[in-house]
Amino acid sequence: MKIATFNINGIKARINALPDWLKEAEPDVALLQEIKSVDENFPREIFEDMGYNVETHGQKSFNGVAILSKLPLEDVTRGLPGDDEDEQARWIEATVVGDKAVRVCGLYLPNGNPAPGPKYDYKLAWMKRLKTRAQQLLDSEDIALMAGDYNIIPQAEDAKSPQNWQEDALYRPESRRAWREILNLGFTEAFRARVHGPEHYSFWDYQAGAWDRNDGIRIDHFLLTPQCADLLTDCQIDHHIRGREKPSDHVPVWVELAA
DNA sequence: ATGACAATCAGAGATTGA
Repeated sequence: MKIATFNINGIKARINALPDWLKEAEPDVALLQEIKSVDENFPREIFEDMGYNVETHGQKSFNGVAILSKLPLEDVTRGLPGDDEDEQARWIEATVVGDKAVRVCGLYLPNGNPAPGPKYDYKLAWMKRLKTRAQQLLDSEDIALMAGDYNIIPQAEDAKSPQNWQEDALYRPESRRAWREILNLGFTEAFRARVHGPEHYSFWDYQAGAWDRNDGIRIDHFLLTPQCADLLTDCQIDHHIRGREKPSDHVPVWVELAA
């Protein structure tokens, strides 16, 4: 089972690039972030015609997450538990029924800039709620993963120019500590389980020729429960997608599971 | 020091992103 995550930065803007990538990469499941669309306006027929089941959790203008799956989806839930006041669409879960059942959680973690400030407080509070849900997934002993745009640069090697990110919400010590708190509950970070060393990025800013200079950061991640990590056979970043016509500023990242 | 660049909503330019 091939499962991908892709922050598409707007479904309307990616109406060609997303189907093109799906046809090439042929993921069984695609977790999408920043669809920037309400559920009613998501062009689900395009993906249904390609054989995907479509589940969305959208909102107007900003945020929004979705799951595309060629396999049946069960028990879909929307919204990260822990704050009934939170109206930002950043979390969706479903069980993918393949040879084995895999619980997949798609997430769009808050950016948090400027830091410090209320947006940064929201980011850290959201990560605390994420930790609670993460522990539940571990306790279930299910084959499960949480994947998406974490807006976290885990280590210096995950940025071309880490010195430029010292004060940024994506790299501040409190952000990385909160990330490690979740990781250290017992998750496997799929990409680093398979690939070591610098210059592996999943985001390049549109500005200042960042892609041409390979001035990127790695902020799109997969966290696997132990039962899921047992099944991991591959994890790669489709970095070439960033060089295409009208690209997102993020590229897809995917795992292959023996499930 | 600032802006660059892109997307959205709206129908110009503010807001958001990372």
